[in-house]
Amino acid sequence: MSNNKKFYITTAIAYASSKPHIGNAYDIVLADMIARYKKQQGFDVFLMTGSDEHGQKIEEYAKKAGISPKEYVDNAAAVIKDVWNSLNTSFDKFIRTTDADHEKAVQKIFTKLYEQGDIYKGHYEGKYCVPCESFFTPSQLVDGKCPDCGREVIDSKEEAYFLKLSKYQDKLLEYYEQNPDFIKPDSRKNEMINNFLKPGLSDLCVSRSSFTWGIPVEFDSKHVTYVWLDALSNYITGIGYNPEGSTEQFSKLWPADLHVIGKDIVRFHTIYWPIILMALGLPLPKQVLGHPWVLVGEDKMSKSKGNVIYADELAKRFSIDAVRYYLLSEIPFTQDGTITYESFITKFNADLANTLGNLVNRSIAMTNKYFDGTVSKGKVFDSFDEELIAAAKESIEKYHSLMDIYHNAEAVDAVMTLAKRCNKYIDETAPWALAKDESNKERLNTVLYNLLECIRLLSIMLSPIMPDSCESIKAQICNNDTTLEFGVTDEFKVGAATPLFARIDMEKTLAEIAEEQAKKAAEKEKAENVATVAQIGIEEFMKVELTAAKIVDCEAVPKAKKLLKLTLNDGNANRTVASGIAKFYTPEELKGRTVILVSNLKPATLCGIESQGMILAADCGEDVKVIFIDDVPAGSKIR
RNA sequence: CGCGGAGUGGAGCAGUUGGUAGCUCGUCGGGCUCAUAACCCGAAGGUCGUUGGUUCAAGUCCAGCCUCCGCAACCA
Repeated sequence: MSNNKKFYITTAIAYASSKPHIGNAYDIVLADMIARYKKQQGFDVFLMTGSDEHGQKIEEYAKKAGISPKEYVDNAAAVIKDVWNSLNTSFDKFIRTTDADHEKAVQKIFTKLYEQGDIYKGHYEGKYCVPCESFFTPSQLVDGKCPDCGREVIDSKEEAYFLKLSKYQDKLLEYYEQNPDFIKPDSRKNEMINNFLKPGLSDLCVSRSSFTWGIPVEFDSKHVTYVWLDALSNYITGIGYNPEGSTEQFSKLWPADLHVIGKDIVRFHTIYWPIILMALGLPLPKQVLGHPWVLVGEDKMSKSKGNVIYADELAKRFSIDAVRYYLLSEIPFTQDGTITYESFITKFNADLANTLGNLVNRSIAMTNKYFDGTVSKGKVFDSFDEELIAAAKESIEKYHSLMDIYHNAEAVDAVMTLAKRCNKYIDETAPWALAKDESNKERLNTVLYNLLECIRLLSIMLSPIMPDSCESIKAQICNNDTTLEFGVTDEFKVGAATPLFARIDMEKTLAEIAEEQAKKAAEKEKAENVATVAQIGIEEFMKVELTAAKIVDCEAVPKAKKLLKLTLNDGNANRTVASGIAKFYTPEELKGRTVILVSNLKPATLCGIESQGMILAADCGEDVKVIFIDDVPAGSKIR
């Protein structure tokens, strides 16, 4: 094959539990952009992504859905792949942790580490509450009793396998020092060192026996491999690693040049993963890039908040490249970025439609209008040209230096600066004025040539970000030369000018989206009412004892953001109830008021307070409203 | 005193080793007509969270404080 230098890049594998939202998709889009850029640089690139398909959660989801875990993940993996494809990502391999060769390799890895003493059999030791089926650490216990139900706990042990992390701690720190670029951005590296390495690592539990949907431990069938050993290994098993003999592909590609991951899993990739590799005697990845999150407005995306934006749906509405462009130009390098429909449309109109699209369109239109589509390398220069060419040079230089360190948003900015400079150049040279006098023909030719040459450069630089649109630009200017240097083209023979990005009508589109969302929400509610919420009989309901209770005292719980400690009089006695309404009410507002108390709820401990019941409140979107019944005497039963 | 991140013109962000505060969107005024009601120019708008300190000089370093956001704990 080629003699080019290889570049092996991976994304985090997506958990196969639900459809990935745009934040999850950022990972693959970013990695795809880097892959395309590296390809352009002449690297032999291999991009791997995939899905993480084991674990208790998936076992539970499958059970709920009434299908086997395998069926469940088959569906989920297909959905993930579809979303990735809908974003035009060019991955070379999609690994699934349920792939037979992955499972086999993980088993061998586990066995190897066990045999050489890096994994040992130990046990989870702790206090166990039998009815709750849960382990607790001594610090979690309340008065020596189960924090959940208040019952007695017993000493118990559960067998488990552990990976010796402490053994490799110093070696890992050394690696950090010798490879200062191992973790990017730097702030995350400091976090790792200060929070985890310096205090000392405790050994990592790498097996579970409480569920079965996982890769069985070869020599001990009661246990399955726990998530990190299984999931992280994908980076090597996916290219053919096996302790008993790896493929040629593996020796060619490993170590990975870059792991692209979200900031939330930096710890696993920069501590656990390197240690696993050291234990296996393999070289460590060259770099880990922990990118920030994409937030919707101010919030983290979550289904329960109902603010999820899906990348594929966005792409369907606005085009793939619009989504890619937004993600790659708007999300900062170190801080979380935000997405809203408003900001999306604004960015699209300003950058893509107005600045870039219109530039291409007007330049080609003029070339057709004044020269029947053909212009040749310029001869008549003036200072405007020099400035333009200097701007092009600067743009290319900045582009490279920024893309090389994955500061893509700033790189895009450097490119768009050139596009703006071109628009200014049109204004400076006023081709329409030149066209009025035949004697300016040579000059006009030069102006248009300069513009088209810059557009050619723009299309090359932007192609890792917007592959399709850049192909379209290249097709319109009928030029495929990828030399990133001004002036290499001798002649342009352009085609017809067709708009690249149609402007979006903000108001109209937002209204459409709002309407669709309302419709969806209504449907969802309907479905939930009918299907999801199980009906209960009157006898079930009558088990719940509701009592009017007066709030005699109320105070905030220190250390807890959401909790208020209420002292309630239920007609007979006072009791303490903790309620998660601190964000919505101040203690003063509540004192003296009467509320509905669930009086026969079994006590629970929250932040060290024993809560003897709960009070009723309504969820009103983001807001919570406690139900007040001030004219009912305390102690009255409610039914 | 659990750990960490952030506070820069109306909004979103840049500000590398300290040396006259920038960019995009928005607003206002002007220009142009090749083009997707696009493009170009100009203007208004910031005591860079707050208080002290180091320095000839601090958004940039140090300390305290305030506010927001993650994680941990927690919505009975």
